[in-house]
Amino acid sequence: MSDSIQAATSSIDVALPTRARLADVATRAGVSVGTASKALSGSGRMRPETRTRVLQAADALGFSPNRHAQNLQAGRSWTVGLMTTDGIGRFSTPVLLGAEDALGAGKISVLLCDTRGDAIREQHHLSTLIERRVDGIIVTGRRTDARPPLAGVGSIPIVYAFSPSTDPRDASVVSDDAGGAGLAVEHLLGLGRVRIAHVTGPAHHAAAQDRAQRTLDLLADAGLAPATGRAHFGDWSEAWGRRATDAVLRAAPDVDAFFCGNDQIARGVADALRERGISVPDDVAIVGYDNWDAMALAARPPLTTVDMDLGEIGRIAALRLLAAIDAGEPRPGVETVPSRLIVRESA
Amino acid sequence: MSDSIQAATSSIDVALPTRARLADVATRAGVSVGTASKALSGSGRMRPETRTRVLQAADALGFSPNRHAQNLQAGRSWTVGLMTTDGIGRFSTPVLLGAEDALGAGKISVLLCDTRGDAIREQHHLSTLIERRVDGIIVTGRRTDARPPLAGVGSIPIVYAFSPSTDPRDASVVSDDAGGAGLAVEHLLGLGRVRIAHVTGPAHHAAAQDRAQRTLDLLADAGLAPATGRAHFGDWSEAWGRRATDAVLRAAPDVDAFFCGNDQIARGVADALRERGISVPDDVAIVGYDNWDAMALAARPPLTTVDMDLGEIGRIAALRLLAAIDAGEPRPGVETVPSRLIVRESA
DNA sequence: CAAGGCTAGGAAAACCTTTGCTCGCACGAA
DNA sequence: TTCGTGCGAGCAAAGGTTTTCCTAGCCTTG
Repeated sequence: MSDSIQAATSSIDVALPTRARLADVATRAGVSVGTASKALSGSGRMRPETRTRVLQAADALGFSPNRHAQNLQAGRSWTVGLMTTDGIGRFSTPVLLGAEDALGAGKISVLLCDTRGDAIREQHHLSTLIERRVDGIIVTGRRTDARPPLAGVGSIPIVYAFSPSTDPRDASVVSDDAGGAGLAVEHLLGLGRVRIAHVTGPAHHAAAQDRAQRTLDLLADAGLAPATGRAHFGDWSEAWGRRATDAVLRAAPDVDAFFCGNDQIARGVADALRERGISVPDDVAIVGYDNWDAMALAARPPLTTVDMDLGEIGRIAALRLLAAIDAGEPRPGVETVPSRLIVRESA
Repeated sequence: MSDSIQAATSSIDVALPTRARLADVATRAGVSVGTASKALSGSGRMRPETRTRVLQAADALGFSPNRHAQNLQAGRSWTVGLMTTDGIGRFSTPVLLGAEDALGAGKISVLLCDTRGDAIREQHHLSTLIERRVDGIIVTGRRTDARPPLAGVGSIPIVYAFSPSTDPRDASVVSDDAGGAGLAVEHLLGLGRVRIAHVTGPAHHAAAQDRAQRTLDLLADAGLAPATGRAHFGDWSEAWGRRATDAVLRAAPDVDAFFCGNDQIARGVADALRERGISVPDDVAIVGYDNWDAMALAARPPLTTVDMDLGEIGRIAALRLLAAIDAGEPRPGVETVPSRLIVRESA
């Protein structure tokens, strides 16, 4: 019955009301369904003539295989979940993009899940991903601080990107914050700066903590102390950068460089210095962090800054996930992605 | 054979090597597969006791239905594609989020496709989405300029968000650029400003064009001309805002307000004015556009600006898509989302 | 007491593709 | 001529769920 309708519509070659199935292709090519499948997938052996006949039939019908059927039969979805815990912020976006890029190349599609930092939403998305039988999950967030691992995922491989898991047995890909700070400090030292101030974000942020620690260590290694004797913790804003500049200039009028925890702070510092008639970089050099174009390029002068290469973090996370999917289990451990120093005019 | 393994493992109640199927649940509850399905879905009629027995069995086994099987049988995927043409930019991100939010509420998952503005990549993603039998597609981009419609999607409903389709028979949801400009101009007029300058982006951007047009129209309606006699087109940068400020002050020293095409330009204007000792908003008021937090809040003073409510655009696009999916065909036409004026200190 | 209706639950088809196995045929060698 | 080999192609099962149709049993009503 449905066959006769099928035959009728295809014989008059009209836009099919229903999408062409493999069976339609097979019929048109005069072969069995199994043979058609093998012809299209390139597996199995058959006369070249048969194969081309099937290919032509598929083409003529605009056949596109039903992935649901393929997935059901294969037991996998060729899909990974991308969970972001904070909307899609300034940090997670490049990570997502890098991951999407690497995965797309591998015939894998990306299911986007935004939890908005809400545990309920996270659990909801998680069960959705499980029902959909995703091949794996990439988890990313807004902060470099470690986050509790996803619970109840069974044996689905997971890779944490940017925000590592608190469980060291999980697979995480993170930025080398200490290394990034190292690049900045070495650069300033190489420029001959010796009175270096460090102004950064909240002390309870791992990013601020890690970068400050390495900064102080490296200065100590060079036989120096920070210009004001300590690191200045505040928030990640321009306003804090401006306020901190006042404090630093008061405590250490001979300061000759600022290394800032992000580009917003750095921009605040640059503004404050300019308004006091202090020349950047002649009198005081500035290095920022994040290489956030809208900030770093618009600052006067444009900022020398540290780029965490977030896209690369996403790409590597995706590659590790792909490997884990093939292997069955993720290789545990934290992998660190080096940062790059982008030199512009401020230092 | 596999049955006996199944029975053995479940009888000793050990973590199953394979995920529980509906058949396992049915066995455990002592009912048939069909009944188990009905019990779980809430359809069909049965004794409450039977239903709870099935529910308990499902729970005990940690059963989660195989969506591939469900989708295959239902012929749909409960998935929509989100195509963005420009990475995930500052504009498309809120749109994506809004859409994801609205869709997630409706049990629909989101497949993320980033074309990076590349037609080949777009075509590739498109065929992937078709194979996966997505229920619909939302297309978004970085600019408000219309874009050519997606070709070859068959009967899959599509809604264009933020960047409308050039084909008016498609369904598009866009920001009311003219209305946004209206809010800004009315606000300035209400403040008693009469010498208003308009500084905006490239003349070949629809956003710049639309906003400038409405600005000039409204000023004319009020019996006014723009302070410099014309709109100033440039680029979307702070540097342009600073340069334009010089030009405007030269041509119209009595200017008492700037309406800027985006917050970056507005911030450039604010900086330039402050550096000349001109007080904002006492001497000159400023209104920006976009309500980009990092810019609008960091400017001195914080910017009064127009918020396009991008999340709402995404949400409405998602709702229209949902309606189109249910109805079979999208209701064609362009829908316009009103903007809001965010009043801060600059005007 | 009998007949009809209602309900709980089961059987099986359908959704579409993949893949291992089998069958048949043709050709070559003994 | 017969047997073996190999290749081309088809058959059928499997993958897991939903849904329609049916059956069997019970209750109600005449």
